[in-house]
Amino acid sequence: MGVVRKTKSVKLILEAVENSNQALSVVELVKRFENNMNKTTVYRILERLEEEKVLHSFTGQNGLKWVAKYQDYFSSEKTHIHPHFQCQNCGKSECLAINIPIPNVPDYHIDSANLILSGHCSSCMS
Amino acid sequence: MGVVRKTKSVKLILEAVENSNQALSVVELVKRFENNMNKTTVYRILERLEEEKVLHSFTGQNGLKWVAKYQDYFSSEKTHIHPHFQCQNCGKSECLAINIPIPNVPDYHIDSANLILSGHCSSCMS
DNA sequence: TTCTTTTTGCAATAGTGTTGCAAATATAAA
DNA sequence: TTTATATTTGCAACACTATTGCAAAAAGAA
Repeated sequence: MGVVRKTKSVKLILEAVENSNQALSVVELVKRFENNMNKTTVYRILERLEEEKVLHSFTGQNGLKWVAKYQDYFSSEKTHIHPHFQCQNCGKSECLAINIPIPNVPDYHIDSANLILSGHCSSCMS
Repeated sequence: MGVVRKTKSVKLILEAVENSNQALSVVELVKRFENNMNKTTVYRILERLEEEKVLHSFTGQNGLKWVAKYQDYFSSEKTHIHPHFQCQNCGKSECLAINIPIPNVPDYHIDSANLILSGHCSSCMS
């Protein structure tokens, strides 16, 4: 249960995720590997790798799915999250290495949080 | 330019938004008014009302669009945002009346932020 | 009422993501 | 190495949200 076999497709995706300091748009990954594997396969591999905590995913500003490699220090505390930044100009997205406390809300039990910051990255600032 | 005419459809949507303390799922609105207007019309009216700052919209945890009435105190400061809460059990969503500072990130210019908190509302806590 | 602009419905379309199933592949066991 | 089993893949079809173009309808100003 939960076994991830090291197929060619898995290796390709793994390589892409691990060699990137940025977050990767799933749409982008599907396009990048359209000659190597079916889009269904991309989605399914990402799903498995997320279960294995090799990567984590989040929903971007526009509602699209992004993934990024799992980094331990990001998740050390369950009371904090790291935000994701999305550049409105070049579209790049990345995990920010800062810890944001999940706000405490009376009468609510918070399980997870997703903070997306949109703006301009250093390369795209005029 | 930017005139919003008070058509029957506009009135219905306005009424729905203003009488609700919760955020409204756009999918939900399309269903609710399927006998009154076309789904295209729902999207277009919401777009206009957002431009007029009658409401604001955000992307929920699942990537779907939600709207809620615009409330002045939510946006008094440009350095802060209010989070949106989404119940994983009953699906309800609402604006939380708390102010979260938008984190300051060196080398990035942040224009907007979207914080979604997921969990269980008071009615759905066991 | 007439004229102009805005709004709407409709049908088609784009795009992301999912499902079922049979065939192919990886891995463990013999 | 071969065999057996469980996992993975491709494919095609589909579900669903959201958008577009255009002609007809409606709103509001003159």
